[in-house]
Amino acid sequence: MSEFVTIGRAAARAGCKVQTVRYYEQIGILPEAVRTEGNQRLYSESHLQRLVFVRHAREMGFSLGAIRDLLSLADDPDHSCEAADAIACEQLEQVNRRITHLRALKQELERMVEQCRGGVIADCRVIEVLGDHSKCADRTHGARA
Amino acid sequence: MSEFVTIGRAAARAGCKVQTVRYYEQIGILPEAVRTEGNQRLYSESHLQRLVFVRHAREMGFSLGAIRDLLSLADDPDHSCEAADAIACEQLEQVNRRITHLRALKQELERMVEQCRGGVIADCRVIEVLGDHSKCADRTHGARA
DNA sequence: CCTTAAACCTACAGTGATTGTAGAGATTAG
DNA sequence: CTAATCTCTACAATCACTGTAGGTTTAAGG
Repeated sequence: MSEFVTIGRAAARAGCKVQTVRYYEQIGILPEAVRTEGNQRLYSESHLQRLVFVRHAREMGFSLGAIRDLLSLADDPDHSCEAADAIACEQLEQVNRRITHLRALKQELERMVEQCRGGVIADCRVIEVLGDHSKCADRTHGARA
Repeated sequence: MSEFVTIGRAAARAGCKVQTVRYYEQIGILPEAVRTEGNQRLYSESHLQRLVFVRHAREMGFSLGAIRDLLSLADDPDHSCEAADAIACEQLEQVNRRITHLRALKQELERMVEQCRGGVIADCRVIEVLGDHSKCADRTHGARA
């Protein structure tokens, strides 16, 4: 009852493009797939699981490098959880940094857009603010992101 | 009092690498710079302003395409402000979308990390959650493996 | 004036993570 | 059997830089 599927179905199930799956194989993130007589790739359930893992991790923002590490950890079930935890923590911190950064941007953009209501370019806050750092909200303040 | 500066100083003032400045010239974001007898680029104050504008906009997350548009708008001071406003609004929306996305990630990562305290890979929530969509936040108010 | 170090020049390759293309062959439904 | 769809390889393109090699120019010190 080996339920092998073609690359198209595998990609569909993982929510990515066919090329992406081939790319993962190419860079060694996925092992080489079995082939049909006609040289087409076939994916087993465990292949699919690995692919889903990768896609899910990508959606969570993990880099392929981090995913590679996670996979090699996952392949050793007796290993301590510590390293996987560390990778996830690092990812979480990165996400927090990005959120902080984006919130600052959001404020600045809101200010820009708010002050630019009609008028001509010569008086445009958007252009003006972008051209002059000193017109930024409070850039010399938080200092960290 | 033509205060021309070399590319190194220009880059330093804009907070980017020398190569980046040359790259901007190459793709037409910045006009070609004047050269010394020895073929080295020199930047005037207006050049510098444009470069600072570009870098600031990049820091705000605008794509080079959007920046190109903003620049051509900025070059026409009598033009209506509308288009610049629209670009900034689109950017603001993008930032909002990203923040929303990142907040969801943050939650999921926090859950993963929280539940993975010590133990071995075989029981690791990080690995487990990444390998199984059904264990994601929105469905797992009571689920366990 | 000469030397040395730093900064600059061009041209091109590499990054990350895909995505797109061309031109062929395989598979499946009608 | 045929037509449509899918898959194959191999390679180029994307975005916004960044790095490298190998050479030239410039500023400073002796």
